[in-house]
Amino acid sequence: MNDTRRRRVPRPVREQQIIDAAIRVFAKRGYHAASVDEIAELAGISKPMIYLYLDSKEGLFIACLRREAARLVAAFQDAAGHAPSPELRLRAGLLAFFTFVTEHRDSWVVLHRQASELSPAIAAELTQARRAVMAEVAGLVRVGIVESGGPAQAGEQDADFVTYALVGAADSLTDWMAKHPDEPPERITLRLMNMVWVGMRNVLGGEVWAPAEDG
Amino acid sequence: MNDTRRRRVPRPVREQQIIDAAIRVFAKRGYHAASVDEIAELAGISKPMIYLYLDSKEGLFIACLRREAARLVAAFQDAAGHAPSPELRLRAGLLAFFTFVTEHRDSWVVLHRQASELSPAIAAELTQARRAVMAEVAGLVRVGIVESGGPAQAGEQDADFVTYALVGAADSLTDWMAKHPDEPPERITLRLMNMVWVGMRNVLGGEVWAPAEDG
DNA sequence: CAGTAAACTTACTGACCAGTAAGGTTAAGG
DNA sequence: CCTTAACCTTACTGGTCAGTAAGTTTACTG
Repeated sequence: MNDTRRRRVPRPVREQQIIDAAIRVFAKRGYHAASVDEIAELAGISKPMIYLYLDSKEGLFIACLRREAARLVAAFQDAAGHAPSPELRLRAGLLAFFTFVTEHRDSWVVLHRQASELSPAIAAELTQARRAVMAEVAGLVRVGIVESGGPAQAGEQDADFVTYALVGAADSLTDWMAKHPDEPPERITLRLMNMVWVGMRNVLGGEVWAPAEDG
Repeated sequence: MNDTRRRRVPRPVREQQIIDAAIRVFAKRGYHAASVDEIAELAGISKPMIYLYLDSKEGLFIACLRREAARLVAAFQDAAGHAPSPELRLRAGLLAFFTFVTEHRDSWVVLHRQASELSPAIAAELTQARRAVMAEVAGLVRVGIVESGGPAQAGEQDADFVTYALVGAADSLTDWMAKHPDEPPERITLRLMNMVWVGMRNVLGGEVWAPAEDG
């Protein structure tokens, strides 16, 4: 039992431990219902340390957001960066996303829109993180549209629309994953690509869904 | 000025006024940050009335949830109930949804997943409402799959998947709407149908998106 | 083995807020 | 007009919790 119960840990390490604990508590209770005391206890530390290192409850939450958002965006970019075509990049990015959510469920819960009841500073942080992801996706979609023969300039608004739909779908499929724990991220990714990419190509290619007026 | 500042309003009317005010405050602040005092003030009434009529803060929130969820589900069902084909029913339902969100933005914000930090009773209520909508959509999707020539039994899990993706997309497009206030619900509905329904048909019809290995 | 700075603690306070006790006021029916 | 019940209020309490003051302990450094 050398340093398993190590007291007196250097600041950078403690900060990460505090953030680890905070993510678990914020995920479980939500921002307002979470108490700093509970986070301190889970981190195995006393409350003033949190205020010394992270300033305030809001500062602590922002630190959680920043760290996990950076991790998620990095996972997406690393995965998407190396594939040769936009389709494959999107596939790789989505796979990285679903894998991240599987492996860091609490982080995802914290990132996943608690925005409504938060202070402007926090809301801005969340918006920032979401925008980064959306921009990434939108870029791929836009290129995909152009390469699929879509109009280069009309793609602007259309790409944005598709991106919102796609991100929202991925978002929601997160819940579907929880109901089907044995379904691997790969299969989910493939299914979603099937739905969205094929549909998108058809839409941009002019194959329009018509109301098919009854008669 | 007959009864514009009517005092002494009968209970059922007051209850609705209280719920109206509560929805606005809950939407603005979120459940925990909202104070009953503020709701009471906005409703033009004193706090004990809320406790007399709605029992508790939680009871008040549940009342909001129930009323607005019922309205949303009703709008969806009324719209979807009369069209002849599943495609048209889904189209009508989505249109009703986007219209509802446009016209009752606060209600939508309240319904729109604050579930994480809520008591079990409230979370159950929200889950209930969401399940009702999902079941409605899933039914349409399932019929649509079968009518599009998909496998009758394999449709079970697939329909669920498509439903999650579709609901999530609609959900997220809600934010897109906020960025494009001049875009009418009709166009949004059409675009989404284009993306999802066409894509879904292709998936079920065996037209699979292939990774298209590079070379 | 000092001296010192970083790491850490106990024990508080002040504000906010859900919920309530105790009673005041007006409409509606006799 | 008088009763009664529905409607409504002022003024409080008790608990929770973010944030802090003041001091203690351990590890590193010369």
